[in-house]
Amino acid sequence: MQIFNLDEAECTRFEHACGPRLLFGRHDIIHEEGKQSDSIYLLAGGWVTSSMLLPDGERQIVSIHLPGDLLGMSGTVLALAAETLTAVTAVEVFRISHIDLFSFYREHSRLAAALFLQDQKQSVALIDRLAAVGRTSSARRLTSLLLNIHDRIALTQPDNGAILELPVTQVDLADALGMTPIHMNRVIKELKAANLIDYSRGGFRLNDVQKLRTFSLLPNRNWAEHLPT
Amino acid sequence: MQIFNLDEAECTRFEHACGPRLLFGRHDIIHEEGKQSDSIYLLAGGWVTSSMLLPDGERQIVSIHLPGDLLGMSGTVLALAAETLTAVTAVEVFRISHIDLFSFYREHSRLAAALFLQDQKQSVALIDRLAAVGRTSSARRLTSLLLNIHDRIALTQPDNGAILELPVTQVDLADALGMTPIHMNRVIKELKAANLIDYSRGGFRLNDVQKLRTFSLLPNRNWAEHLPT
DNA sequence: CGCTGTGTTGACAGGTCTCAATATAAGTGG
DNA sequence: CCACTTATATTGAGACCTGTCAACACAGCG
Repeated sequence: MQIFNLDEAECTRFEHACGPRLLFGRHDIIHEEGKQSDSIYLLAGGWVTSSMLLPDGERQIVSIHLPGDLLGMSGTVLALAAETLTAVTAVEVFRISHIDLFSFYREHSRLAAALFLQDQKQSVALIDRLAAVGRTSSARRLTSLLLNIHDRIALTQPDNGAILELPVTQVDLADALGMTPIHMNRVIKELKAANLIDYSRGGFRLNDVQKLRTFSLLPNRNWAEHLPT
Repeated sequence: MQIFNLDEAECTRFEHACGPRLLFGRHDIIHEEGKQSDSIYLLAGGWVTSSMLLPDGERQIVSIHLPGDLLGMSGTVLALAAETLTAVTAVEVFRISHIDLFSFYREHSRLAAALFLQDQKQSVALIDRLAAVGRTSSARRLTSLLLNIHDRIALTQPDNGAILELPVTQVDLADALGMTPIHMNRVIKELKAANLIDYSRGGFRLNDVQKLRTFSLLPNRNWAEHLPT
């Protein structure tokens, strides 16, 4: 398995340090907020959401994770986990205990740095979504999220074009973007009417990525080269 | 200077690695989004905002930083900085180049880990604010932010009680919480009328922290012990 | 085949925004 | 120290976006 931009020997070390692969099915809870956590996860396959539940029953989806993402990083500094990790599809993860994570810091500094940088990329996505939710209309919010996921997939599957398979419900999208599922449905209809996207259960089609990106008001993020030695 | 939970020798190493202290005045821009960045900053004194500007002129304040915070971390993975760092008061920072940051990974692993954990704490605050902005009313949003800042100050000044000196404008608060300054003003008035807070230019008074916390819908975050091992 | 989750649509209510005006405080230059 | 300018705060009226409530259609699944 290729992990970030590490060389083969480092990947081997990494896999050696990880616990066995864990498998989950759709709707399985990988970890629940409010409970103690002693490990993080590297998502190897499938889709996972991380979400927060509020006392009034509202749910905020914090991130929609794809393979390569690190899960549960906030647990490294919290007594009780802040996020619930839910498998959206069949899922495969590597579990990495906090102990191992910090042993990387002592013994495999490039590995530790690679994990830090991956986590930092996820923070950028969080910043962008905060800006989208805080300062843009519902239609722009959806556009931002679709583009973000599209861009992340494109990093590993550049030929994927404008088809965007998204195994999440409209309720999930609404919970990620701070609106009601009813309004989410109307926004999809509106963007469809403007011929900017197509939608069908489980996926979108982005009809004009450039136009969508301008509309979204958020920039395309270019990652810097990694691991300045 | 005490840095995180490092011992004295580590702090000395750290200060040795840093460039000289930099000073800024109110409204000075420490770093601007869209430009290249080759360093992060440790905020040693004063208040700093990190913000994103959207093409339509809207501004999202991503974080309001207090001493001890790391600034510009997203720049470690980006070709162009995503956030503008603005001094809200007179400010003192330590500049740490990305090169030095990664040399910590190779040579001072505990230092690298400490920086990672501090950054992770700031991510938790971001997650909480996303939940607040996405899923709670404007009055609850303001309450969450005030409590977050209150709690962070209380870590170093436990005797501070309910007085909250906040050298930011209502415009800033509105930009941090995804609303208009006009509505921000109304929310303050509303919470004041409910006798939950007092307000005067430059500061709040939290009249009943417990009641405010329940009202905010967000939990109080307890940090885990650091640096396992 | 019924059940449950998901998607879709309509009418209406409500929170927040926009526009406009004024008040107050802070900053600047004489 | 005062007069002027600018930034910040405050208030009102109306519009608009999004939420709420209700009903129904459709799909997947046991």
